[in-house]
Amino acid sequence: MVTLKQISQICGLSVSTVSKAMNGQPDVNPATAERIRQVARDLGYRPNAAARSLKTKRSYLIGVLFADQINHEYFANVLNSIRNTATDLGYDIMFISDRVGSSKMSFYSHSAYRNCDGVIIMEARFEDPDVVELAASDLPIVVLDHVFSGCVSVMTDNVESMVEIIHFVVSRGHRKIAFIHGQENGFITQKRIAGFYKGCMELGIRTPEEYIVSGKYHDPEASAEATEMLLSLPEPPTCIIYPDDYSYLGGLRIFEKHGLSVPDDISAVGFDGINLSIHLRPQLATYRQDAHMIGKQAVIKLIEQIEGPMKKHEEQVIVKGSLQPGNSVRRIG
Amino acid sequence: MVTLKQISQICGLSVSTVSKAMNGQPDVNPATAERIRQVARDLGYRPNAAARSLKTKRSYLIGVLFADQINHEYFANVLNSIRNTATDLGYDIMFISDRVGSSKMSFYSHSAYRNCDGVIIMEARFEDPDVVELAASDLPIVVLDHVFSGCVSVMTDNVESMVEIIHFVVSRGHRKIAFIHGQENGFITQKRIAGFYKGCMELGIRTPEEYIVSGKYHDPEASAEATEMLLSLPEPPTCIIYPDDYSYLGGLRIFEKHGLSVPDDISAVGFDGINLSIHLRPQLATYRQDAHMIGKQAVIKLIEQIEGPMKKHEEQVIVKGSLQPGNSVRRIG
DNA sequence: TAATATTACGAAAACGATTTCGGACACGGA
DNA sequence: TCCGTGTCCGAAATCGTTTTCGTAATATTA
Repeated sequence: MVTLKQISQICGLSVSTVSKAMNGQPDVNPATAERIRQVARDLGYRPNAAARSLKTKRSYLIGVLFADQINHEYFANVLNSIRNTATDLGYDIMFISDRVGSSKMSFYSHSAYRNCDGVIIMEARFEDPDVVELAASDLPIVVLDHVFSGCVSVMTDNVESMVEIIHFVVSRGHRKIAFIHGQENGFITQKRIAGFYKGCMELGIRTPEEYIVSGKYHDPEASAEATEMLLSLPEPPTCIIYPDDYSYLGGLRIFEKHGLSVPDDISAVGFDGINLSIHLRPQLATYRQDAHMIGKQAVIKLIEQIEGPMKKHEEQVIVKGSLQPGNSVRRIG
Repeated sequence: MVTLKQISQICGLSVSTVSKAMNGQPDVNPATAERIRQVARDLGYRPNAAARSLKTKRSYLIGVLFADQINHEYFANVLNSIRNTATDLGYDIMFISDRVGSSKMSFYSHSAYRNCDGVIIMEARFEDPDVVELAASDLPIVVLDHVFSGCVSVMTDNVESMVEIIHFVVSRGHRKIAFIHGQENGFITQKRIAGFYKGCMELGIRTPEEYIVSGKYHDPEASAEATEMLLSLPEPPTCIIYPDDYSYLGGLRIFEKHGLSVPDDISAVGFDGINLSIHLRPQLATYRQDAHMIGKQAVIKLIEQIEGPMKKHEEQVIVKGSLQPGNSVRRIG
């Protein structure tokens, strides 16, 4: 491993000067600096992150908290965007877990242990005390799909997106619209349910209780069950809105079992706008979340807190998505 | 930040002793050690990874090389397993990129800069000189889905898995079997093509050239094109094997366009065994790669090289998958 | 009892970088 | 000539650990 010391010896200079040259400090003769850098290149020098981090208290590491849904295409896309943006800005990312080996370690401890400059909470059990501790800590934080007081959060406009969906479905002539939503206690679920009601209200649609049923995100099984239930209603809906694109597959299965085809016999809408929705036939109507922008904003807002003048603060960043009409909502009436 | 020094002052002991107590070294009185640990707990002490890594040359950090397919469910599952296993064994994982900020940095340099103890090459352009450099370096490496001389690699048995698929399809009475394969130059593609031929040979099936066409992994568009071509043949196949489950969606689209339904009019097989294949109707016949075991083995084999007596070496670990019959292959004849 | 072994602890160096502060020197203006 | 100013460089401290080696006190053995 090549160190500054070796370079300094070869150049006949002090370590201080070499360090300054490598960091582009002004108080070193340009000619000298160039000579130093040349030697450094020749020797294949690269700084040691640990030493640098130890001294400067900056690791250029962003922690990412990811409970499990890593196989969710939407989250994968966000993660990818986070990674790319972080790299662009000179940061690396690592996963934060709540243990190391067999011993428990809080998320915050873990982040501190690794000297993370900040943490992005992507997907987690937000009521977990460890997550709360992390959010409330002095570490710069950005949360996705949730709001913690004192933290920056980034998400799609979950109310308006649902309103848009309702407007779209109603514009196609539907009046009997059902909504299978994700986990009841979820922050974004609440928003979307609110959006559903708001859309109905704006358009004067009266929706019976039975049309709003509980499902789960990213879980076709749960959607299948809910769909079965909806279809068994004395007056079944003409259109069903699913928690997300992926879980729509569960509904699709039930439609086929009942000999119903989309969109002729039943209409459906998803959420997320993952590629799957495009490759299905008919293409699924959905609300496309801008995963790329969400990931990018998350990193930018985090680094803003790390490097910028305004430290940790509360802010809500809304990233606009877009309705994808697809071909799964029939025009009726 | 609580340091060993602070603890040592409170306990009236030296930093050395405190350090040794925290690390369970034998040359410290058990009672003293317990007292030290108690104080450490009370103060909320946690070691500083940077300082430790600087001194010990061990970071307990595993680098993961991931070019882009992060939204591929199979890779996501492998990554998840890697993460969990690494955490179990006391390691954290971080992504390795080939630049930092705007300046280019080879994968190897990046890994060295971050003091990674080892790197898992999950998905990459294997012919990239930077990837080759990394593989050939002194760093412990585990490669997935590829073989580099001198490195451990972990993968499914791509030959036998295809043979199994052929046997299965033939046992259902098919003789006209087409194979849309992934990128020609790929290592695993070659294996699978070999497996295809081997299976046909064993069963005395003669497959015309036109039945073997080039597609792409995880790309429904490419599969759609290839499917269109196959269906236009004077004598179209009765069963098509796709590069993977996801790209099967492209074929499905073409089937529907032609008014063909699976499996009555045409049979199909995927690869990977991702959840999607289960949620489709009919369920897709596929070969399920054991993503969990592959990720687990990758980490175990890597740590073996890092900590164990046998350093970097060449080895090929084959993880067995399993054929999932699904309902997409019709019984004929 | 004397010699030796063991136990428990500390001093200090080291890991590789950054940063503060001061000094040497050259230069310009008065 | 003298002084102030600016440029360029180095000494040394420091970040938080680990680890080697030495030593004093105690225990064991002959």
